[in-house]
Amino acid sequence: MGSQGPTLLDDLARGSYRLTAPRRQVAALIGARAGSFTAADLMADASRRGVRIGRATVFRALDTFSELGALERLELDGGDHAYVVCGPRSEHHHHVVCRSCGRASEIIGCDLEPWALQVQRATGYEVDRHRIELYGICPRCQSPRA
Amino acid sequence: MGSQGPTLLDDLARGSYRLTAPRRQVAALIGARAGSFTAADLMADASRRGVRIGRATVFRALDTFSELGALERLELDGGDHAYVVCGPRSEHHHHVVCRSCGRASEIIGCDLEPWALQVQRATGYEVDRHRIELYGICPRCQSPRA
DNA sequence: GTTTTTGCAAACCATTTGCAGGGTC
DNA sequence: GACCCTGCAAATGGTTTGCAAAAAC
Repeated sequence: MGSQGPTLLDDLARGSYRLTAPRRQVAALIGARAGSFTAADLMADASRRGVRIGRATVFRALDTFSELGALERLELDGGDHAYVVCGPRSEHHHHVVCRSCGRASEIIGCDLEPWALQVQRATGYEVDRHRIELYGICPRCQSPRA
Repeated sequence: MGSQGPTLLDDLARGSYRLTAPRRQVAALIGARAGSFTAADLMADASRRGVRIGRATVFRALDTFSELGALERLELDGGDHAYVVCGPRSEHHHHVVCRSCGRASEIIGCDLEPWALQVQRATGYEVDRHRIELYGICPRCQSPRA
């Protein structure tokens, strides 16, 4: 499941970012993951694999990838963050995150415009930004035989 | 605009929580606010008014009120939190927060079921929880003469 | 009188930053 | 060679916690 590794690196190249070993490692670690993950998860993965990399570097890489639109940063309840990989397309979209295994799927085509308009009419607010995060159970975790 | 003060205290009574002076103060501080606010905001208000109250107490009160459904806790981008007052009714709802003045309005009747079903059909996820926060500009901040 | 709360200060902990050395283009 | 990145360690800052005194019931 390391198929998005290349994508992440491509994104790096797209910007004026340097293709460094640490960034490659972070990309690889992300590619090896199935769903959403935290910075701490990556640090754990790294040390488990014997990959030496600085905490700050991981945070900076995550930040960079997010800026490039390759990752989306979710706000966890506790106040810390999780990340999910976004597909190559940078259209507006949201994610469903599995509360059981952490896997995530993209939801393309956020058909929320009508709803936003309705809200706009009801409240008078000019709605221009929204945060939508869906949580549930993924198909894999629903079936008894995972 | 202190009309929800009583509501907050009522909520306290509803649970098995004690009606203490500090909690009353927090309720009053909240009631005196127009929109969303942070724990730091309340601390500032308190010291401005010469009300002595411990930081921890404010956080604990905010937490208590949130548990009672009297407040909703929003996840700010930075990782810290803001709170908005919820009406007496505890129906499912969301908020629109003004990015300019912080005021917030409730959106009752989250008509998201059809959308959730659509997502469910498309991804296979059994969606059972969602976080929706809308941001925009409130009517008051839209008009030139505030 | 028992149980809950408060307040203070210290602890937490994810995230950020300063800075010198090293890698990339 | 110039500029970007890394890594370490120290700093940050919102939030939480331990604990003894004080208040509520």
